[in-house]
Amino acid sequence: MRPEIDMAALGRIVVGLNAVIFAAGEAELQVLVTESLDGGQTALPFGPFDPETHRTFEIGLREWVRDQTGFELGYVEQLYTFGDRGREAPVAALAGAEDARVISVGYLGLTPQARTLKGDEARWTGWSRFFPWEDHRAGRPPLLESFIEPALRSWCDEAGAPGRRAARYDRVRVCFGLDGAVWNEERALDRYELLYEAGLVAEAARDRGEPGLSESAGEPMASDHRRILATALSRLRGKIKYRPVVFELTPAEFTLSHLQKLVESIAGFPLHKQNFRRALDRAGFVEGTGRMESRTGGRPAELHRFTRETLKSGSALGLTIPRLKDGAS
Amino acid sequence: MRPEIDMAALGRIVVGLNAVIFAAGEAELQVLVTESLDGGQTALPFGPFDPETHRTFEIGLREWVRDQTGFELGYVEQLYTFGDRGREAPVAALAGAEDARVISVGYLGLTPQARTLKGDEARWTGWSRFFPWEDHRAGRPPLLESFIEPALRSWCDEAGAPGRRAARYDRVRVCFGLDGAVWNEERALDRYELLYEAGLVAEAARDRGEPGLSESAGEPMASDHRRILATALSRLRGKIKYRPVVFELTPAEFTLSHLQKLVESIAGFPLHKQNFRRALDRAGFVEGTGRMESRTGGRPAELHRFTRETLKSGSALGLTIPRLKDGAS
DNA sequence: CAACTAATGCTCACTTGGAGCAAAACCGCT
DNA sequence: AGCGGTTTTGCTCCAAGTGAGCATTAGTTG
Repeated sequence: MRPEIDMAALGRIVVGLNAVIFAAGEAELQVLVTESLDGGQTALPFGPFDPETHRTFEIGLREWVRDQTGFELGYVEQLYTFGDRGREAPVAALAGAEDARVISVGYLGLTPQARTLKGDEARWTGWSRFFPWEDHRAGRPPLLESFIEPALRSWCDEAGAPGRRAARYDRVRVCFGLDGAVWNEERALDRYELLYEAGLVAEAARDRGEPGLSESAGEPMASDHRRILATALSRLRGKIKYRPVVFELTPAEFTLSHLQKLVESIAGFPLHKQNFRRALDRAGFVEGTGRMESRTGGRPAELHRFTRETLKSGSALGLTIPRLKDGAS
Repeated sequence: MRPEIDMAALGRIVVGLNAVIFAAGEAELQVLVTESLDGGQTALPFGPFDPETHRTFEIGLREWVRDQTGFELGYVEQLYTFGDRGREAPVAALAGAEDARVISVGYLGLTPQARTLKGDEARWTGWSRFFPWEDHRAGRPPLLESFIEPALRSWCDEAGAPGRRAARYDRVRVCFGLDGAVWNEERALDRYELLYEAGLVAEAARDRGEPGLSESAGEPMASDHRRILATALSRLRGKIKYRPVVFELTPAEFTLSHLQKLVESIAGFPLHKQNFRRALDRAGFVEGTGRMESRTGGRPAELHRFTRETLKSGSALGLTIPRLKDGAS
């Protein structure tokens, strides 16, 4: 169990930090994107991690985000570390380190408004361009029925053995809520990976060195950035259900409708207004300031603010653990 | 936004893989531990990641676990990447790379039984030795009242400004379920980090180069391994609530009581037997094989098996998102 | 001032989650 | 064979939580 480590013999490694930074936009959640290093492709902001100067990843991340964009990050959370071979080419080449393996630590960052940016390369954009099949706010996206579902079904049929075909179909079914299964918005990452595997996103052909697809789902991104973005979206969608992170995205004061629109743009489906309010009430997350906001049409809404205090206990669901109050079994 | 990257100028980085491998034991969930490289301390299994030979982290992980222990890992999930400065010393020194920064990618691995191991350095042990305050199966551990709580309260008082004191107390309160707050088993990591900050675990004094504490909570581990283990425990506790990962730990067939004991040993508190079964029923996770197991005392129990099929939708709790069935708002 | 649009308030039926009672089935003993 | 002791199973109750929809209120717009 005690490995003989000869670290000096190990290949060279470069660590980068990738940030998925979300901000609340008008009608949709915005994500900060830039151009890829070799130009041409949309990419996530990327910064090198320098072990000499950065004591922790998070410090390094906050620093270059500040440098590059001119604003301070609020909530930050580590997402995942991506280390598959093959993801490094452009970065490594540009850095004159073709032999290095580039691994990158993905981070999720949240910030209240889509602030104006210092440079001109980075810009805010809605996430749904990259995942049009994830936005069910106006009903099931037609893209699913017109392209994705039939393509996935024939991908299932392409599998050789009947066993493999059934396995593929099963994944497709639970991921995309087909044939009675329910659409689970948190499976955004699974869905992207499935589409990649089935060759329905442009990155799949690109990574295999094949010619571009005649039709593909959503706008592609550089390297595996769309996968990182999908990871962030999945994480955020899950997280809002058991941590009050939405309030990292809201301005100090907001109407309940604003809040609801924001949650809807994250979750990707419409909510029941009254019940949404009732739930907020019960959880005690918000309190009304007396002030009102007169909007376009209709009755004015009261402005609310997040109340940090009553952050109640929290438990969760799934396997459903019927907890006992006291020590007896 | 396009950083000028001079990768060649960056400091040297070494990547390691740390595994928290859990297995179902008799009465308690077991974790695989070994001796630290410099001897003397309990440590998590560690293996170097070699970019030359390993295409992905997971492949590398599975490989050295196979090599070192002689068995194949089942379920594997990436936990977190630890990169704080200061965690590297022993490993780097041993590898003749004192100048290198060691970051390590932590993984959670699950395997059905605590199998016998090839070497003799690694061994299985119950997790609660390292986190005695986390095991509430027989009621609230006395250690909390006798040592941890009073020590934490005086740590709160030590804070200078009243504001800081209140902030500390608030963290202590929600983490440890004091004064009306509820104990949330998923906060195992928060609790460990709080204890570290408050200087109540041996690692805290060690890392600061101070003399050992007269009293400390739980057995220490090498480097930041106990933090990694806490991360794994938290993750697992959360995960069993919304993914059927418990079944990665069970043998092919099991009695419902076995399953319950297992879940209890993970969650750290007793469950209500009848309701646990009802929940399993509703979820459709298990099905009875006809066979029975005649146990020590009492009526024989039917053996069950996991049914992969009816993996129902799944949603979650927390902010409570009152989802609408259809497209209308 | 009427028509329209949202924000709010409230009710209802149904599903979950926490607890406890009771019958059933097997073990060891006398 | 009969009798506690023990553990598995089956069910019932009741309080909360969740999904939906109706009705009212308070502004804006033409």
